[in-house]
Amino acid sequence: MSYTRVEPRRISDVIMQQLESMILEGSFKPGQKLPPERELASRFGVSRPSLREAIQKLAARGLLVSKQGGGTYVSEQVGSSFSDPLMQLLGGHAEFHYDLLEFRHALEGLSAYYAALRSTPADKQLLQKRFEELTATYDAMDPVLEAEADAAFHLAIAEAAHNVVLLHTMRGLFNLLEKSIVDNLSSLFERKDSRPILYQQHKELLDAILEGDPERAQARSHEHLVYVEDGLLELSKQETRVQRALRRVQTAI
Amino acid sequence: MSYTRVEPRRISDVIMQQLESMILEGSFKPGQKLPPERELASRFGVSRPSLREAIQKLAARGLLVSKQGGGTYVSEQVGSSFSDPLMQLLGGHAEFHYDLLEFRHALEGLSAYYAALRSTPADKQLLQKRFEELTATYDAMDPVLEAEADAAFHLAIAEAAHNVVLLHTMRGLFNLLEKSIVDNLSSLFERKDSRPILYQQHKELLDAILEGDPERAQARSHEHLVYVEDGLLELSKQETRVQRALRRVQTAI
DNA sequence: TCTGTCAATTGGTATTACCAATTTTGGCGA
DNA sequence: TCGCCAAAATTGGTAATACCAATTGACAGA
Repeated sequence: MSYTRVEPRRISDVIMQQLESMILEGSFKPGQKLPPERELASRFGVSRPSLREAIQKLAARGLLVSKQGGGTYVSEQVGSSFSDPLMQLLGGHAEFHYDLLEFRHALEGLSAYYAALRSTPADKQLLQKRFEELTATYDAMDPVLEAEADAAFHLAIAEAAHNVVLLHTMRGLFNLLEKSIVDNLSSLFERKDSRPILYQQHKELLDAILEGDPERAQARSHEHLVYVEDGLLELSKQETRVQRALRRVQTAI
Repeated sequence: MSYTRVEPRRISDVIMQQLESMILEGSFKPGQKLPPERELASRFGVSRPSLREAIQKLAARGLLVSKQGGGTYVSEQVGSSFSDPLMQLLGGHAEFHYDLLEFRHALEGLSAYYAALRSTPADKQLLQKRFEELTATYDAMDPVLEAEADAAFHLAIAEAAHNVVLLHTMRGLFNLLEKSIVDNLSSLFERKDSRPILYQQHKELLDAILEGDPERAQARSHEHLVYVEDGLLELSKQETRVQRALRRVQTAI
């Protein structure tokens, strides 16, 4: 019979963990402003110094950013599987871009599958809302607005998948892909038939999720991404990959 | 001539950096007790709350450890560094462990699929090598060694998939899951039939990749992960997800 | 010499006040 | 009507003070 030492729980650590959970599960999103310290302290039922200690801890770990007089924000880097220097360095290469799109394609299918399997009534409500916001941008002819609404719709799907790792990875992807999505939409605007097709594809994807059909949702996601990716690719991919693989083996052995 | 914005220096950050320097240069050694907060605050000429903020920041980063009534010590493991806030965050929250495993499961299937589709002769050579290294650890009865060889085999699959984003994400996952894989292998050792099954599963996965059969590779990957994950899960997952989703909508709308 | 109690020390929490930086609002002038 | 500026409000940063909670050390008694 062995005894376990019981570690006393500090208020600041308890609050830190709760804030972490809220960030992870999406209650506070990257870039979002937190309520003011005085209000947060009141909500948690603790003193402001204790609340400050929790915030300082999270700031020291790069999760939060505080600006005097301006508020406290969730760091933009939280979805940062893709924020380290190596990835940023590779970001300028076209072949990396293809890998990114391919990876996104796989994750979107996964998101759609799980969203169809798991979405709650609240998720479905939010998906409807984001779909309406997206289609409302079609009249504006503004690629930036439409890209934002597009990302919001797809991230709502990722949220409805109920896997926080997947969600945050998707967020990181969208951050990285932000500029190319805008560019992509600009060129799609030049194709006169694009918006009815995009509308139809988004609608079918949404319907498959709302009707709880995972395989159909994944298939619709696949079709949509194939359409969006069409025309973006310019590399002879196979030979580039062989060259890279050979390079790697030489290094490792 | 361009001007650079001057960032105001917080007292707590200045002190944090000075304490860091003292630790790094050896004035305070790992395990050593720091002077009491009140005395440190007096020596630095600041208030105790500011001094506490600096200490809490260093504690959050693992450099210091505080014990109520007992003092503040330099951590014994000062060398620990972290690069990825998201992964660090996930590591402290057992409630998301299942999400992590599920995500890994999906990425392993994806890796196996693409590896079967794309592996070069050099890739296949490396996969054979890693497989042999893995099976060579079966006699050693050492979970740490086996976990490393297991990770190396699976990462060789991710490399053979030829998608750098996928590979990088898998690396991050393996770093995070390192301890739980070791624990998992420890408990698998207690099952007398486990190694022949693991050997068989790894062999079938390898064969599917070498023979260029993507669907079979993905299916073998799935079976392997189901076996490995079996017994690791203790949460009632569905209700936890619903609660979190409801909280999100309330915050956002 | 060992054990128990008490005092001192030290980290943790709270309240209050005030300073510093940023944001918002309202008024005035062009 | 719009833009600019000043003042007010808001919000993070710092400090002082008080007190609580946990640990440590010292001393006395058995």
